Amino acid sequence: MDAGKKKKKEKKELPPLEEAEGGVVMRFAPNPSGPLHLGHARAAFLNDAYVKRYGGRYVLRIEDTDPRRVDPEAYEMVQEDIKWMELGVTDIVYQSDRMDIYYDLCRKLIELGGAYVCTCDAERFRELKMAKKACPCRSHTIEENLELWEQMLTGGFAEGQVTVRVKTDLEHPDPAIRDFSIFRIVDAPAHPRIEAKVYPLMNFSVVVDDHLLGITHVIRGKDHIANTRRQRYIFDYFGWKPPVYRHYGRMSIEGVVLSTSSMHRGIDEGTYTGWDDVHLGTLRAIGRRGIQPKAVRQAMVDLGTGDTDISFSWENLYAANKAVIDETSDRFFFVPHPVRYEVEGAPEQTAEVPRYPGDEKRGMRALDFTGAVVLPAAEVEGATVVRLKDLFNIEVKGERQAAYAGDDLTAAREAKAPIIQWLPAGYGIPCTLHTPEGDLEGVCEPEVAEYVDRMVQFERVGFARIDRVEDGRVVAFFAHR
RNA sequence: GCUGCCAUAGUGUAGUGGCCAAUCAUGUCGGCCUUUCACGCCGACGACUGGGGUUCAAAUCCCCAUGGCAGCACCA
Repeated sequence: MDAGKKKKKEKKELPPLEEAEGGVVMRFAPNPSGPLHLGHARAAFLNDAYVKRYGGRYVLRIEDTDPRRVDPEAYEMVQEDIKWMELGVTDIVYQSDRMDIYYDLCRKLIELGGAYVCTCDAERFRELKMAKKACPCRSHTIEENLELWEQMLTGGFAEGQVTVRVKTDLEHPDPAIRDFSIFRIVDAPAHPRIEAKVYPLMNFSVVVDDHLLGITHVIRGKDHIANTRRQRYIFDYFGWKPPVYRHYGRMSIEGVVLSTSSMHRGIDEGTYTGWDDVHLGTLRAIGRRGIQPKAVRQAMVDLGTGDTDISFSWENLYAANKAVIDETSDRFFFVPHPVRYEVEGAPEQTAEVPRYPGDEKRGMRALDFTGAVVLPAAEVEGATVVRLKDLFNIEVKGERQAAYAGDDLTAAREAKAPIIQWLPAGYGIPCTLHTPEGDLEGVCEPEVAEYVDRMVQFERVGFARIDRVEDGRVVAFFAHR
């Protein structure tokens, strides 16, 4: 077999990770509030790339410690999306399974004098914090804190009445660091997986889990820089060694909806057809359009881990995707807005067209010409001579009439006649091509119906994923040109 | 307001004092190939935010300005 020419688009390497030579343990830690989107994919692929590079374990940690932000259906969706991305996940952990661990270690932190139970009003505390002043609760004795903590756990407080704070440095120049919260009470809604009222905040559960799971390196967005500083206090109190962190800059993504709440709302209101609506930036939405996980991975690795804020480039993603799918996508004719033309004077014949130019082994398509064809309206408008690809030249006489104008390809080229796709009249099956700009109605070759869930290239139109066949109509999603 | 981070072509990226009249990818344009406006090949276009300073030498170091971003939640 011909090995085929490997296009040597040398792939870019991520910068090396410090202290990683002996292997790493990294994690991807989504909140199960909805399906994963492009923003998640960056973190997921970046961490995955380093685990693959240095070897080690990759922990999927479901951070479901806020009942308000847990969508029961998201657990399943997240798993599906992880599978789609083909991540090398080795361990799965649900934080909601680890509540007792967090409770125990909170008690320990209190005993170490590293945390106190605060019953101040949130607003009041904020004022004190901004003024670098201690709140009254800060001077509780360890015994008093322990007792208050016990009361928290046994239902002695209602939501909003109490929180546990880490003792940091009230003089810290960054107000974001001063005595942050690590536990709170949530009375409602109920958590879908467990019964609990007292929940750790991420800065606590993350530290505990990163340590207990042996996480060595963390690649996350720069919105966590302040959290990293806060978490350092907890690591220090326990005498634990923090992982190595890297924070990448903000990534803006144009043209799609990413906010879970607006996606939810849009779906409820019928604005979007579902989580895979093409207007959304979810992985399932771009997957439905035929973007391959490998292309997303490549695009994310290309973006790197820089501190600079960047804008996500669909062009670059499409280019990466094209590189992945071009060789495996068979070519077909799709005629948008088909108009029937009678062609006078042309001999009946059969056009043999390769499914993939350059590789005859993939077979030919046979298109029988018997006198009438359908052509894309936009292409014949105003044209005088056009070349029907793989067939012959015609002269457009207007009003659905055309005349045979010879077989000579060279003549067509010299006349600068466009070479267009066509189908025998009555041969094609209906096809709807969904594009971001709207739907394109037309007809395509019947064989396309056998390509459900695969990619094809509609010649001169672009790559598309065949989504399904409904009542004899092919439904396809446009990926890119 | 306070704290911190960042600043290279349309987009992304390489570059940690001389080899940078700045890399690669993508994009756009042109050409070749081709019965696709695809793939492949060739070429062109296109950037160090501004101003000071240090130095024999700065995209690289320092300062200021400007711009962008993040955090200051009992979210993650």
